[in-house]
Amino acid sequence: MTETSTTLRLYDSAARETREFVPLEPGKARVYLCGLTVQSEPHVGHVRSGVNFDVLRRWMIASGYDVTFIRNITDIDDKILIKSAEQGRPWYNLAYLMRRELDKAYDALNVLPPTYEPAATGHIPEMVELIDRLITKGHAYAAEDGSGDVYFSVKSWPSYGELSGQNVEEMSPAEDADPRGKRDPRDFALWKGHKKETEPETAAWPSPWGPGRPGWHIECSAMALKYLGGSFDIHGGGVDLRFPHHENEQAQSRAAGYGFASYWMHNAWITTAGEKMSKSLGNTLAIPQILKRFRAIDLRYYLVFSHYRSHVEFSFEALEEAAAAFARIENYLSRVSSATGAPVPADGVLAPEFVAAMNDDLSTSAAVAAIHETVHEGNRLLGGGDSPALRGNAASVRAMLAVLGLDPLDPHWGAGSSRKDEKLSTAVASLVGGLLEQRESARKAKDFATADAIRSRLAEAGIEIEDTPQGPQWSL
RNA sequence: GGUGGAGUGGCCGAGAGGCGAGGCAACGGACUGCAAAUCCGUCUACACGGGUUCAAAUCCCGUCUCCACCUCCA
Repeated sequence: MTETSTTLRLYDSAARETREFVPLEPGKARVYLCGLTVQSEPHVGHVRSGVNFDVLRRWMIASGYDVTFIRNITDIDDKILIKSAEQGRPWYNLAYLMRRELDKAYDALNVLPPTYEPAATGHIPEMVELIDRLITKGHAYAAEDGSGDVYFSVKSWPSYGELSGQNVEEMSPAEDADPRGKRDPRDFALWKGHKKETEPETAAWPSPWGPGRPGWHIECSAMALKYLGGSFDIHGGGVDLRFPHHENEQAQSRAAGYGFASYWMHNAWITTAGEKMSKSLGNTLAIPQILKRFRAIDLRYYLVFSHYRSHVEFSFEALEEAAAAFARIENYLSRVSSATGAPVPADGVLAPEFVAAMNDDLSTSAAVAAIHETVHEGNRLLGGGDSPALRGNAASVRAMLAVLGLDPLDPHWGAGSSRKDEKLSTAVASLVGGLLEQRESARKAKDFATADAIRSRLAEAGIEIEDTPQGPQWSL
């Protein structure tokens, strides 16, 4: 950190530098995040942006901002139509099912629900209106081939390319691009005319240019403008969206006369075996699959502890390490509550290093390091038994974890357990308790062979024993 | 071809001119009946070759390797 910042500084990928965050309206932050196209099960890569921006949101809330957070759903597009046709189901059914999977994944990872989550298909009139406005202003035109398409005219907007630093003249034109009714191959679709032969009737909406469906880019513009106003603070998404998606969004929104986003933030990729984790790679890293092997809180810790702009090479080994590191923090909190005989309070003070790290473009690695150092200090205090310093330290740890959405005592993480699970844990606790009593008697009688036999039997069942000054503790 | 990013110890992962981030693993010690957990300590790294500087992982030049985007991938 070059300076101890007391205000939030963020890397603005449009300006290509870290800038102090100055909201348009003091005390308020308006954020738009590009959500997903709901066409398949979400994988780790997809939820990374959800988690990264959830951390931004939580930090803004912790810093006193009133945050309006909009994250959209793209529920109509080429791939949804293709996949649903392959599966022999209506496109809206596939989109709905995958949307539910996505909701589950976000919820499992403790991603706060956005202020609102608009879906593209619910905002067709707004998109039509925006396109109409662009045509009136001379920045868009209906295709001349009668296809019913409407295109944005890139040449009509001189600053096209400024967001991504692209020079329009030097861009390589798409080789397989179908120029159809385009005046310039670089023009992009705002409205796609209905293709009667290949697309279902249900995937077409009426418009002044004939039935059709919206282009991808116009969706986000229309929804951002509707819920956040003509000018808002931050627009986020994955790096891949920088061009063309965000470039196009900005061009069409500004061409229509709006200020649009003041800051652009882009999270980096998660790759696996050097390959981009795209939707075409299959679903081995789909969230439901990973959650069969790892706890959601461990996965979230793994996602949070590297910086949002750093490329992450996903591996289960690294995830295991992350889980081990997080266990250290969790163990500390549970040891404190047995030492103090009370739950650790949630209202602790954030360490200054933590605050400085978060303000420095959400340096979560440094923030996590600050938590570990606080835990380390706490473990030392724990040697002296209960004390106000210990309680304060543990409360700090909890408060910092909460900012990252990683407070293990947050009831959210236990919300998935059913009544049956609860009965099961009560039964297990009772059985283990009985065995531990037997083992304690054996230990008192110096019959260590019996004591160790009980311990190894429990270990075989996946239960670990720790002998502490307060008596034996067990965990799964 | 254009644009942007990366290469850090056994591993993960920060930092961005001068005090060894942090974690995981390993090893030694303390504690423990033995463990576990915890504490104390050890392991002094920045792709390569030059250069600037009192001082370079950090700045400059060159080289190598890898990655992303360039019209509908988070």
